[in-house]
Amino acid sequence: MSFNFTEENLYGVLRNVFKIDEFRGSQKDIVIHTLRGNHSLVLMPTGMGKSLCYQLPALLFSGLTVVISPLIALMKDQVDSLKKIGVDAEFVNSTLSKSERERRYGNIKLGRYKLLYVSPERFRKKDFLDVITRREISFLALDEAHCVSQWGNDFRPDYSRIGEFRELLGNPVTMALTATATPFVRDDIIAKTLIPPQEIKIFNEGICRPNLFLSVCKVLDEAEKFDLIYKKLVNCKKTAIVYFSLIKNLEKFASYLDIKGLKYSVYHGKLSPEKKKAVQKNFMEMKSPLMLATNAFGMGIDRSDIRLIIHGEIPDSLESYYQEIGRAGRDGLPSECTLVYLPDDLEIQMEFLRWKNPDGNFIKKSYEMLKTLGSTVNSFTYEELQERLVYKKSDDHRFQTVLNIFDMYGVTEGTLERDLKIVGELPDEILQQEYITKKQEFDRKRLVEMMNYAKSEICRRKLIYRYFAIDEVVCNNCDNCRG
DNA sequence: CGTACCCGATGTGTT
Repeated sequence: MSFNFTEENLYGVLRNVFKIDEFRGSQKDIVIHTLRGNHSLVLMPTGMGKSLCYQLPALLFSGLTVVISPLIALMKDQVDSLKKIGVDAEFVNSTLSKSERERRYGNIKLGRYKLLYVSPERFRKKDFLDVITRREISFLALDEAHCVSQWGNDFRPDYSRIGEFRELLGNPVTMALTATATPFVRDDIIAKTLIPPQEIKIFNEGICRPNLFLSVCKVLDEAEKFDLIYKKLVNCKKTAIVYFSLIKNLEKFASYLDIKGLKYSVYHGKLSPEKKKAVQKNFMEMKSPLMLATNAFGMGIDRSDIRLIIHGEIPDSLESYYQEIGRAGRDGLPSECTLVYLPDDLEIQMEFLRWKNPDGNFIKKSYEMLKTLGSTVNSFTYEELQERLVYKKSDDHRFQTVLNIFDMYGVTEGTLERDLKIVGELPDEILQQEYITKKQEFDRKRLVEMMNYAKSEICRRKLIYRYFAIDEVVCNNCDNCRG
């Protein structure tokens, strides 16, 4: 669906609503492309005005714009800032009471809202589908689109169903937006929208970050690791994040800092929503904060003066790594990103890899168990069922992966401990060793790329740029280039 | 392992 608009319309909205005089970069091209009824994938670094690319067209389209967003906190931030400039935007998510939720559904039915923010999981709700399918949907924005590829495979299966949801909305004009996407992730995002690739234009604003100094420090044991990180933190004295893969190790390092008498904050997914909110707010406002975090800490952090990002453990891929260090130095000033590499840590990642990829026998065993239990399955907890399958109850999360696979392939419906039931046969595809090894190989390759980065004696930036298919190779800002 | 959504139960840490 196309829309008649003029330059005056564009600049009118830009100035009157957003209070901005001029477009930046390719914002204007993207907006016009969209208003002419075309699909796009927008790759743009955070802080370059990505949101405007979909928010402006949303105001000019006649119907409703649905924005799919991964986090409740992000929905709230966006809606708050839109409301502040007088835009009729709203979200629906699990933070609402039943009555408030129904009130908003009522408003949708009445034709209110220009933008509506929801998570992909919202499309599972019949009440939501009832009201949303009756509205004219002009436009679909897929924010943080890398989540489709990153989380859609087993962690948040509904992210794999974006294409279906788009069809339910009547195949509206669509824009996917993200800051980090390798060529593979781009293809994956496009594939999952179910839009023919030739109909999607990619706007690549580049993700070069020449101001980040990249380095790797190899250590031989944990004591050396902690001492080294501590030394760097003391020298830095500015805003810094230290990432860990395991909450357990994060806490260990926290105790070490207690002894040293260095103050810090902690952020990971096991904290209560209230706590998370408080910690994040504190980080945004404090003058010189130090954050110890897992990968839960990242999206929605818009501090531009983060000067140091240290990885205390090796991430699972170069992709995760680049995404996490991308939070440093958004103001363009020199900032440092150090990977502290302990060869033993690689074993931890290898173990995770095994859990992420259960073999055919395990999948079959899980299916048989669910079938045998029948309707009584929901009287058991996840842990109890897991225990039946793995004998060694702790530290084996293959069953969770299997449940997600079942859900994705329509083998089961509903949720465990509530209304889980088998509704289909076990497709051969997921049992075939070929499929399983292919996925495992894929994950292993990612880890190897990360390892190569850690061990490399050639330019670090070159390796990353090659991975993301970025052309520029000028560096002179990594440990290997500086010698 | 670590990443989050959902919702209605019950009880708890916050505004």
